[in-house]
Amino acid sequence: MRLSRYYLPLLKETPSEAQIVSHQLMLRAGMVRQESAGIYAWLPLGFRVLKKIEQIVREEQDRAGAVEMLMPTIQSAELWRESGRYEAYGKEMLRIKDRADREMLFGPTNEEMITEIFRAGVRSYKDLPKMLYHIQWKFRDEVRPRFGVMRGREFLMKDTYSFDADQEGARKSYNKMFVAYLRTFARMGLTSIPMRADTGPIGGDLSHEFIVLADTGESAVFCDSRLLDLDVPGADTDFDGDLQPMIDRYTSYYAATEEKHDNAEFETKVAKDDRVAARGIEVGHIFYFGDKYSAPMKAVVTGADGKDRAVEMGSYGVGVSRLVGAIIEAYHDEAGCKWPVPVAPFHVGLINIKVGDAATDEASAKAYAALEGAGVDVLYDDTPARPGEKFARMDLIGLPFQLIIGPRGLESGKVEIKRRSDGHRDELSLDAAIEMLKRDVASALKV
RNA sequence: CGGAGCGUGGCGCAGUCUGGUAGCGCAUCUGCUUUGGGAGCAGAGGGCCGCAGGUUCGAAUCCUGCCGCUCCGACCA
Repeated sequence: MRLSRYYLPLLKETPSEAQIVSHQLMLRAGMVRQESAGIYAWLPLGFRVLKKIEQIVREEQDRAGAVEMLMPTIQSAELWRESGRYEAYGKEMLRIKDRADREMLFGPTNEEMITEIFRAGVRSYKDLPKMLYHIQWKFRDEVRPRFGVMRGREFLMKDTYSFDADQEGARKSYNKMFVAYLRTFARMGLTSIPMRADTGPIGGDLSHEFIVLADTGESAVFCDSRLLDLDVPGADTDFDGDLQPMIDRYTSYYAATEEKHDNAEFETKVAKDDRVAARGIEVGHIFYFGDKYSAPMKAVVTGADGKDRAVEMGSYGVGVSRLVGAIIEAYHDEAGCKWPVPVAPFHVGLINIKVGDAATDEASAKAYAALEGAGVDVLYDDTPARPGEKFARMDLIGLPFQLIIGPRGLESGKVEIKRRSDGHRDELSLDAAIEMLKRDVASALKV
């Protein structure tokens, strides 16, 4: 993409309403624009990050055996009366009426709808297990939206629903999502910690929140520092095999959010030097909730004994839009964002220091074509701006690699690669630079 | 939902107390000079001062109502 054609409205000054660094940087880097309290338009740069995160989430869901679909944002109140949640959900649910005065709502979650869809198509225990998911916008009329996309009212969420014939099966589904989540967040460069958690209004009795540590997180959390060093399950994980040992390894260490925290247990189980009391961002949440919805909504299957039983369900959410903010919280410095390659809006920022100079124009065009041709996403700064401004804005938007081509370097046949993560610079020939970028990007994207 | 505050060119703000022709910085446009870390000089454009009433000779400023937004707390992917 040529910057001259792109829409990238950068802000030099920090908007006063933004309190945390991720929100500030998302506004300054032209990623989002607030349209209403807790409601954001995703500008081109932010949208690219959102899409990359979404795709990683999708790939890991598919790998774990979940099947993608898409449910609507608008739902009928009828469904929610069946489960008994229409009244219970309270003012967080945005209620609307259509022209025939029918009561509708903008979905805050989809347990009811998926249960209705499931029961229409499944009759026998032989059809189980099933895991279905979608990635769709939700609306929760939060009392206090804040921190930009971290607590928006409208947000993009991946929600998966599992259906099993019995508790043992449900446990297996739960474990699959547990592992999938560890992998999902790790691929984005995040160290997530599964913590036993409150089940909240969704209900049930087995639940983990996946937390990313950050000073600006909204949850107070307590855990064993050794959790931070555990290996994440590999891409070769057999999701149909026994995942329980993997889960046990993670859950053997103390980790709890404030609501479930037991200080006596914490101090007994965790050595003093390993105790972590910190703040965290909840990026995922998994629940097993049994027949909470399937029983009232009559989602039943006929068992081997010929009797009908309500299916065992679980639901599993990832805050896709929230992750954009969470990743910035984890990867930034004074100058701006520092995107990990897998979620970066572009991999390489190509800076032509002196547009109009025949040599730099030619070298830049060559690099641009070669990298794009190799599947590397390039944002080519082909604008006539001054070098200082180009450097500053490339740092701000935080692409992992900067390829800097200027007349000074070209005199000796050299271009420069700057790595945004640590500021490391290499001077090398154009051809070598292109090869290096292709290689580095490819290796960073390897799953 | 309780408490606090803010709405003034695209962005950040001053002006409001004490009413009298709307200002600053950044950004934008033009010209010249610059050109490897957010340039300099000269000039220019751009505002129903959130909306609606009221008081007044006169309202960004005072009064009333409404709308929007932010922050702190209790709640949540």
